[in-house]
Amino acid sequence: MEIYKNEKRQRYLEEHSIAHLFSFPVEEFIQIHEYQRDEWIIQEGMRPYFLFYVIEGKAKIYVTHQNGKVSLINFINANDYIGEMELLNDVYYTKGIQATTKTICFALPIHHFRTQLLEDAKFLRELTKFLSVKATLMAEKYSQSLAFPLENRLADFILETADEGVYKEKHVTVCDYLGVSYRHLLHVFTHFCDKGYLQKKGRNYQIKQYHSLYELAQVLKHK
Amino acid sequence: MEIYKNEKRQRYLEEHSIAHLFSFPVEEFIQIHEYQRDEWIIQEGMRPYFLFYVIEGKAKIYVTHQNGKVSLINFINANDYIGEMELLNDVYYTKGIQATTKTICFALPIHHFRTQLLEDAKFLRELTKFLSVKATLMAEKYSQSLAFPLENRLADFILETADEGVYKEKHVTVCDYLGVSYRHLLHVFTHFCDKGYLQKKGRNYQIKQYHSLYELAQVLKHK
DNA sequence: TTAATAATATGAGATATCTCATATTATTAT
DNA sequence: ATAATAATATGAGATATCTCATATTATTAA
Repeated sequence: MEIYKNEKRQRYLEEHSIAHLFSFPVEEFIQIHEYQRDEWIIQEGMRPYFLFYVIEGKAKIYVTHQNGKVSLINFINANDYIGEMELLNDVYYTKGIQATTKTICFALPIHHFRTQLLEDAKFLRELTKFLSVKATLMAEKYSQSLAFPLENRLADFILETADEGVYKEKHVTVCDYLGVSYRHLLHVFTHFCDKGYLQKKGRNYQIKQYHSLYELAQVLKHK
Repeated sequence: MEIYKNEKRQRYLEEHSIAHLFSFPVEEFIQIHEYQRDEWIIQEGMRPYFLFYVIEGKAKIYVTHQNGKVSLINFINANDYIGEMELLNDVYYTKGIQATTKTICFALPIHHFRTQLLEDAKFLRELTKFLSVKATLMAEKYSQSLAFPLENRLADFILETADEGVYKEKHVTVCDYLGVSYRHLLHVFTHFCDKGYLQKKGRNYQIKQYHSLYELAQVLKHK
């Protein structure tokens, strides 16, 4: 992890205005952290010292269960908060956050600002919206995971993440995300290829029948 | 649905102070609604006119999927908000909310207060905490549902809801909540009885081996 | 460059869970 | 009180998903 100083720090502060996030001056105390790919921004089970706001990059939220299974709970992108649960709740089991790509965040020391933040309507309004979206997405994913087999959820995921008609995600990540075994994920990929929905290109998959995948994914959506 | 007026309304306002929820006077505009058991407080797909705050009773959040499956997403209890998603988000698929018991709520007309509420730090702070807990619970349920079979999740649910050692929930509700078929739920109940963890008493189940259920449930929890 | 590690791949057999059919028993409405 | 509806109950067979074993191929570190 690298902390930006001086000109570099200044440049980021200027280029990514945070005026819409806080109604009191925080610039002086804000740090700018850069995490490398695969580096842990927060370690599972350890309370973070900072409230983060992601300005560049992608990360993943992980939790490890007692039986050793690992769930990839969600992806984090630019303009997401990290560590807000620990800011708000005194008791909270901290989940692990790992950078997927190089990730740059604003980092605000919690102990120094907690009281002020909890009285700042501007900050709270943004955070509330963020949390409401987060809670909604979680509820949606939850109910979908219970109501539909992998076939539908994978079709949706392929369409969401494909880049110019080509799906390139890593299987190991995706089976943690969709909560199925590696073996079963591969079964369904094979099935999609057999049906002609996808065609394997090395380690990637080319979408051949967009509409078939779309139909499978559509079943997840509301009326 | 009944709207309390005059003395009855006044009594509820006095007995359930809302001073900690808002920093501006709302009493004049607050309605008090009483819903009967099984009545819909919000209908799925229809935007509500009110932000509700539950003061008595219990309710359930439902969503219906395209394939006809119904998910019971969560339970709502006293001191929970209802309709906060619609207050915060312009586009939102409204889930259905049904009273499980007689339920009494404060009801604040959204259109009249939206702007003020979104600038009220006291209100936002409470709501933020509520949402953070909600998002956390959803994430937890989600990851658990993917990582563990019904056996573990049911053991946890039995211990959570049993009343003096007796489990009394309705199977039809529980299979929507735990996201499994009625048939499978019954299989696992039979299994628990065969193992001697539970004993059937009419339509209820008496817990016979608390520690066995506890062990199964414990697997869900973090280290 | 080589060894170690991570990711992909596939088979075989087990288990968790679902669908559908059909009864029986409560509960609710007429 | 009777009929209609909701909830409980159980069997049989199908399918979705898991575990484990074992290879092969990339990627990373020594």
